[in-house]
Amino acid sequence: MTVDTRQSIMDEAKLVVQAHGYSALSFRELAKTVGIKNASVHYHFPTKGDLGAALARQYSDEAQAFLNCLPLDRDSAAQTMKTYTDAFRAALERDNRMCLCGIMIAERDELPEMVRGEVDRFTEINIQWLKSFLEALAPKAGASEIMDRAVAIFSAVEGAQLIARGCADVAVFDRCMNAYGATALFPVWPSK
Amino acid sequence: MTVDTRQSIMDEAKLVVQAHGYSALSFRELAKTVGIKNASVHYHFPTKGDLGAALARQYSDEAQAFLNCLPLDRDSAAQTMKTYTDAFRAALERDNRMCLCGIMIAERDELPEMVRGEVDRFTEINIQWLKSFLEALAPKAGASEIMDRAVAIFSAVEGAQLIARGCADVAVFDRCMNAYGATALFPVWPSK
DNA sequence: ACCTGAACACCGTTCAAGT
DNA sequence: ACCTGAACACCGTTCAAGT
Repeated sequence: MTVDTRQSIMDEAKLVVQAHGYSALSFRELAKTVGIKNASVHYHFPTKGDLGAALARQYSDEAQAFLNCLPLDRDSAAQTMKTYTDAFRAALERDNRMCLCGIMIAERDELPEMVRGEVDRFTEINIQWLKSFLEALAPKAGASEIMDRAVAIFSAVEGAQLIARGCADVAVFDRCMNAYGATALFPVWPSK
Repeated sequence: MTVDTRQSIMDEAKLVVQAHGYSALSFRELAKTVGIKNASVHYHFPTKGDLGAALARQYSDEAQAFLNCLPLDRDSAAQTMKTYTDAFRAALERDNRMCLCGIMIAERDELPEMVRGEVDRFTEINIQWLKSFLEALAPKAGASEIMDRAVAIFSAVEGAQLIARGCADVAVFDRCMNAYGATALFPVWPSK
């Protein structure tokens, strides 16, 4: 029965942000759901920015840990690419939610600085991993080419998640991934 | 000196939404900027949803008109593809703003139904045009393949705009477009 | 036809006060 | 250490009232 109030707040807040965005996050509703008073939320997170930053930090850390576990060797490359996109797909399958940081990128100008910093870190983590992945596959490719490709892939996957969520249809996400694979935007992709 | 108050409201609101999103649009601030009282805005647009829907409707109509003017013949295809992506690029160059409907897609679940309908229409208009464009280029391609590709291209372009805006760097958008062209996600792309 | 002030129920935030 | 009620300045919306 020793529920951690702070963690309960974060768990609930994460769901709300993934479904409706940072701006839709309300301390008052959060308090109601968790079962405390509005002012009490501020004891754990002084401002909404502190809560948002804590969410994004935890999310980025988890992403980093997830990516660190993915193999970069040639033989598993196609499966690794699929595992990467499946992480974004999973959010859609869970009640049509978005990547926590993906949805906050859209709200970037509205975010307190501390939140923005963490959201940017998520983007950076993804781009860096994609660069490592691409480099492992094509060691002789130019740095600039690798960079363009990494940014393009990340943008395309985030965009697909955004549009698929708009249609409330995971199949749209799958269509995009297949098209990205078929047209070689993705360096590798599992053949059927 | 016959300024149209209704149009002034829409002009200002459009800028705010493109820069900060629908949720950041405030009737009170809008009123201040336009030079009328908060309650007066409601005379022209009964609810915030009416204003948002009017903005999205006008935007979708303009997009439709713009796309109708683009040639679909083979010879100008590469230039047409660039003209299409340049429309999205232009928003970024104008104070790092987003496509009006692109940013609202991210807020989709928060939008009043009437706004959501217009935003969806913008997506539909783009997908339809891309399908026509792809069909004109590859008349023998399958309908399902064309559809996947159209959705994938739209998602990739919107995603690139989102990420580039996050970086506040148009060059990121250009990098993505070049990568999309080089990897043949785009059916055609101007060679340098 | 167009605008307004006042009121309503919301919001994040602060703070002094409780246990 | 953790929570609370009350107040503050915000928000969209409504409405009766003004011209």
